[in-house]
Amino acid sequence: MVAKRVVPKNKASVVKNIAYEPQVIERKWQAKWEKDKLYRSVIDNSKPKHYALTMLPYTSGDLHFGHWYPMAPSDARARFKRMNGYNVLFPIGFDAFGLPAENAAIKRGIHPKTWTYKNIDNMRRQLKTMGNMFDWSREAITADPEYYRWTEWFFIQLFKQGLAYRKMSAVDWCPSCNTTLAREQVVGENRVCERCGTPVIKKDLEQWFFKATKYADELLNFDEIDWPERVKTLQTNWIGRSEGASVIFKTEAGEPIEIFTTRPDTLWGATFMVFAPEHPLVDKVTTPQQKAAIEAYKAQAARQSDIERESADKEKTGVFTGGYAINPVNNERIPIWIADYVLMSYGTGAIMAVPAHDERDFAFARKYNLPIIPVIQPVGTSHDSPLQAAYVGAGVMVNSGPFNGTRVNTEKGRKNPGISAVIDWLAQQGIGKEAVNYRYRDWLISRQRYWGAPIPMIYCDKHGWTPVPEDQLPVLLPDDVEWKPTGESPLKLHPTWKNTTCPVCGEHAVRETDTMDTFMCSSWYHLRYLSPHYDKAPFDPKEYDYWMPVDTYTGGIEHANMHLLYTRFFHKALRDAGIVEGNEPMMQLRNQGIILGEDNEKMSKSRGNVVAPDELVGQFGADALRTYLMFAYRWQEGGPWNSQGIDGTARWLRRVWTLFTDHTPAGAASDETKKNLRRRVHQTLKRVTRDFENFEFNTIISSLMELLNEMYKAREAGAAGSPEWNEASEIYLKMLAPVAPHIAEELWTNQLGKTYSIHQQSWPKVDEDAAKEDMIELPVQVNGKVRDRIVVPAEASEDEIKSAALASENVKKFLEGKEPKKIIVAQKRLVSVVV
RNA sequence: GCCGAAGUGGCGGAACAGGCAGACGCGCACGACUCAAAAUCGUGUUCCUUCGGGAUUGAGGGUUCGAUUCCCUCCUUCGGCACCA
Repeated sequence: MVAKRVVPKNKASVVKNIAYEPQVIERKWQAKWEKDKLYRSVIDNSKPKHYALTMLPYTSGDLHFGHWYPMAPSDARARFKRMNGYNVLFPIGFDAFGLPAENAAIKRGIHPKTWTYKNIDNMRRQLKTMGNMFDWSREAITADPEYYRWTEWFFIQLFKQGLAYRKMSAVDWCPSCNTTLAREQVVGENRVCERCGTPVIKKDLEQWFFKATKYADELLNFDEIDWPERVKTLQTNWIGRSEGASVIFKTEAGEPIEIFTTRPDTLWGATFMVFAPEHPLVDKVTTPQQKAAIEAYKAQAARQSDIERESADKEKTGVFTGGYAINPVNNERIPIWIADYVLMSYGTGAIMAVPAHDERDFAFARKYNLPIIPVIQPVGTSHDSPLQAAYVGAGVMVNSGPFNGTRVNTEKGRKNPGISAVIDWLAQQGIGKEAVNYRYRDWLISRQRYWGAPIPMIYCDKHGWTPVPEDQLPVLLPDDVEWKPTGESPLKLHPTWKNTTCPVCGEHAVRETDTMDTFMCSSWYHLRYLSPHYDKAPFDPKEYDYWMPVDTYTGGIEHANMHLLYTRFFHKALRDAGIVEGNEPMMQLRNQGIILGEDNEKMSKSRGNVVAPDELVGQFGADALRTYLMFAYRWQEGGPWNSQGIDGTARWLRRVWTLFTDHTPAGAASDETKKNLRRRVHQTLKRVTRDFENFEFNTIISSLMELLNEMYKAREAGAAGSPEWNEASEIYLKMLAPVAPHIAEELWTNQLGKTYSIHQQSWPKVDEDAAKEDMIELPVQVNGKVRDRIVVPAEASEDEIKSAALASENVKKFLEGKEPKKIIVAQKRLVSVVV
């Protein structure tokens, strides 16, 4: 039908057939917006602010779907917020330090700085093709000295707060990246490097740590932030808080040993102790007779990889030390063993073993013939037959001195009456106290690499570690460095760089040659965006006061236990140092899913299933790609790419173009047609507004597609040229503007002839009256099956609806003459007749 | 093993107070236009059917006049943690 309208072969039809050439209009508007500084965000106290942040890209050199998918919809929402009266800040920058730059240097002899900044130039160009409302004047690059000067400064502030310290310990080491890693950066059951996938090994090294565990409890509190449950769960599990008691056991060798247990109620059943093989007390408690066996076991445990050691189904092994401890609750003499199922890295590295009520201890006791004494008896049982398995359920305490008869349930910590009572008693007796243990570890920050922010510390033989004086920051990375994958920091091999003087005594001293984990750089980038060139502090307080905190943060969930946890810790540490305010940096978080290849596998060059956004932009335009990414998936889920799917949104945008460029003469539509059009427009506006708030981009696009179809029909019915038509056109383009900013601007400014720019217009207001239906169609069910539909006025009473329903021929037929028992009119949405 | 998320046509998905299952789009089929193709436009498209209707939201059960939606049991997929004392 529409085609017919275009058919008349007069001159008008030639004029109206302007081709939609996205590449032309997109470039044109991007240039104009930039020239007009349309997206420059300036403090304006007359408006509410909205800080929309999307995770900054790493400078890999090429912009892929992993960037487009989170960024384009985030941009649409930022634009929506802006049209809704907010002064919006939507900044961008580059996470520019890191290993790939150094690898490029090793492999191809390109300086990491050259490689990185060349990549940034390309990515900046690619980012601009997206048409986002980024405020480029606030661009921050973490590898710029004016940026990392403050990364170093923050390190010093944390050091001054007692939150940065050095410790010798067995740390995770990636043999491919040749550096240590934080615990979070070792992933999966094979314990591989998060960056390169190589299995990590343990090394005993002295490294810098941040005391993140100080904030463990606070990090478990999400009351102030609107973050997805998934992320909160991941972080909660990662921190791994467990409640119980710490108890001190004396050893016959003299040194007391503290253990942590979540089951103090089973203390009377502790029949032996187990130390981790690496435990420092092992040598003290070992008797001369057992020494050889113990040494052999220790050596074997040290040889084994963590994966071998930590696999749960492995049969438990251990060796008796010959030494004994005294169970403080009943003064029983219990043997001390070592076994590799006890880990030095959790708790105190030693446990009390209660074989009757712990599966691991049970297996161990069985194997080595150690006594098993039940101290929790299931209620209603009394038999004394030997346990066939550890009993971990509820019951009554037995063989437990003063606590015999005390009830124990399956709750943890203080919620369990048995545990609670024993904790109080231990404290009273002075042999133990309530304790909380975490799986969470302090953040290992040292990296044995060149391309990172130097750790601004100086070591002097006399004065130990001292921070570089703040007026000497930044400690600049030297350019003339040799990159060799030696496992030593390249800065260490530099002939002169590390030599300096001690800030305390002025004598010769050396710089720290390790650099910082790049997650340190990204822990505060949202603050640097506020004033990227400010040189008196990491950020301009005026900008901070206006823009912070981040209102909406978007990015991938893969960083739940890394960046998203680090940045929360960092904020709290800065708060305690008096640098920032509030308890949380980012108030609302939303995670997008992942776009997979067409084969439903992760996109990767080796699989050959990579789709390049650049090519799609060349073929369909940025608007079509943006809208397809919003339309095709639940944004928070993602899914496989479908190369034909983008035709759908490209077609839709062409139809939009056709409708707005085809100057149909005014017709004589009926009042009803016009009223219906207006109703659909306002109903759509209502839905689109709601969906923008909720990050439901797919239904925004489908609503706009539906409305376009309605507009085509209304035009056929002669609505063009009417006030209702003009209102529909305006509202349509305004709703389109956030999702497809270029075509909306072109049609608004050059076709409708409205005031430039559409992106500075206000979001339209819903006219609730116009959105209301006059007549409503209700399905009528008889015994739960839809048998007919009736049309009644929207304001019809329940009784009127009931009689209309019963009057229906089809309903009568299915009633088969029987009297209805009940007629339910449900919220004016459905009539249910029950026989 | 523990914790979390999710299962709806050939495909992506919609249904936002428990109330018409399958909106919107992809694909497909047929038709119009064309010498032809592309583009565009139109019609149809969950399955079965004796054309009355029946079945159907991973499976089974429950609550309800009514369940994709709430409850219970189970299955599958994905993600995280995992000898954590």
